[in-house]
Amino acid sequence: MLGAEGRIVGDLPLAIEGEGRQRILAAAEKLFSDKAFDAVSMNAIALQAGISKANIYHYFPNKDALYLAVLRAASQSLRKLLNDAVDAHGAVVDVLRHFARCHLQALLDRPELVRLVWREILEKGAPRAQEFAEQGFADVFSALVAVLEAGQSRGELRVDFDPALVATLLLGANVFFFQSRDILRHYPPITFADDPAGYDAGIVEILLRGLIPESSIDTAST
Amino acid sequence: MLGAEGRIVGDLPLAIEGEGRQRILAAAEKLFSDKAFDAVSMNAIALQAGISKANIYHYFPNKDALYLAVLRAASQSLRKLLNDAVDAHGAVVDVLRHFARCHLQALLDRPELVRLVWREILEKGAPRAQEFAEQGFADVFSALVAVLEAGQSRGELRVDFDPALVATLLLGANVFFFQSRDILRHYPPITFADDPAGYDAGIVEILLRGLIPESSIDTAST
DNA sequence: ACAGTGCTCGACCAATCGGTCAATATCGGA
DNA sequence: TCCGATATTGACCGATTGGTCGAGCACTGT
Repeated sequence: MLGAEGRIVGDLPLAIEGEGRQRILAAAEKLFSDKAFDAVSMNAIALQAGISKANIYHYFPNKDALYLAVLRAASQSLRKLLNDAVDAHGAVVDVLRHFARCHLQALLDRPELVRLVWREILEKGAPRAQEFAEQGFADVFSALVAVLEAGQSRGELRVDFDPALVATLLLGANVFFFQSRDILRHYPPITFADDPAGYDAGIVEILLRGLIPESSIDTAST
Repeated sequence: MLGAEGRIVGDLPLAIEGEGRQRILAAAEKLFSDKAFDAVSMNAIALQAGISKANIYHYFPNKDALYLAVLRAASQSLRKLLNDAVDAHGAVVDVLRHFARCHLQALLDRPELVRLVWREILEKGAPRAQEFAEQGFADVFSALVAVLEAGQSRGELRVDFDPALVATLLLGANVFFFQSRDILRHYPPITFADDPAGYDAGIVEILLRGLIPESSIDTAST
């Protein structure tokens, strides 16, 4: 069945793993993460995988199924990766610092996965599988909300804000940093484009202590 | 030349404006905002515009040029729209509140433009015209940074944070909200998915006053 | 050595792609 | 009314698309 290993297939000495199916999935993941669905041809995938186009159809019934498989795998990997960023040890403020740092690092470590999944969220024309993308979302989100609620009930955080709103703010800061990094980089007054850790440290610090000096609190008009 | 107006061209009674070129641009904008470049065929654009495919090539030399024209127009419209969100009247905190609200509303009012431009930023495979996208970025960014710096020098805001970082945080919060709205909506604990004004009000309030109660400031360990 | 089974491939298919072209329709100015 | 210029079109092009097919290849169990 699928047990054969160690054979030399293409011209690359890579050939270990699940051979065949995995090879195709890897090639497709690479290409689909750079270009959109219609911009990637089955021929290109076959070429990248070092096999024939017809061979792909032995493992996948059609292009959509292959794309779906890639998306499912990427979504699962990303989900696991991001969930590991949350661990509820120590003070809430430290947990937040740790989470922000690890979460952003996870995004930056596997940009292909993030782009792949995120494109699926943004593309309104062909909703292929938002479910995959959304489930990872809910995981991290609820974990983060739980942390914030714990902080509130323990008195470490204010109680007059919506935890879900803060979670959105924090996740958004990281995702936005990830997406806009290239633009931020060559924009002069920005110094943190290549320092994700510093970015998150600053973000969390602002979130915790606020922008207004502690002395004047009720000066704002509305 | 281009002066002819009021004629009935297709089967739709729309026919006013610059006729022809504008008609094509509008059709292309609509389609390109939903689906990616390769997913939109010239045939589909012609169909949407109610003209023949060959006619498009009378106004645009090729598909890339058409896409570029659409992108340029969308980028300029969006740029103008977003710049209007910043006006430096009144106290800094009020300016921030006003900006956040107007900025997000602008995004939500013209989602096609945002998706069009933002996709161009995200797609790493074919950098067609990041310049267009980036210039609008720089505008809003620098304006926002200026506001924050003014607030700092006037003593209305802390001086120990990076204005560019806060600007990123605020813009990121809005963009993230725009992008993830559909997901946020059907996620139970979130109540602000359909209340952008409330979302921004909450965001700004948190940014200004921080998450930590004013009583305890230096309890965090590091 | 044989048969069975999955794996792999080149050749091929209809459909669609972006793009061209020559012919026609429609116009404003003389 | 005629003319030159612009608008608009259907028919057509080669190339590429996703997908199929049948014939070989490589392997395992007997």
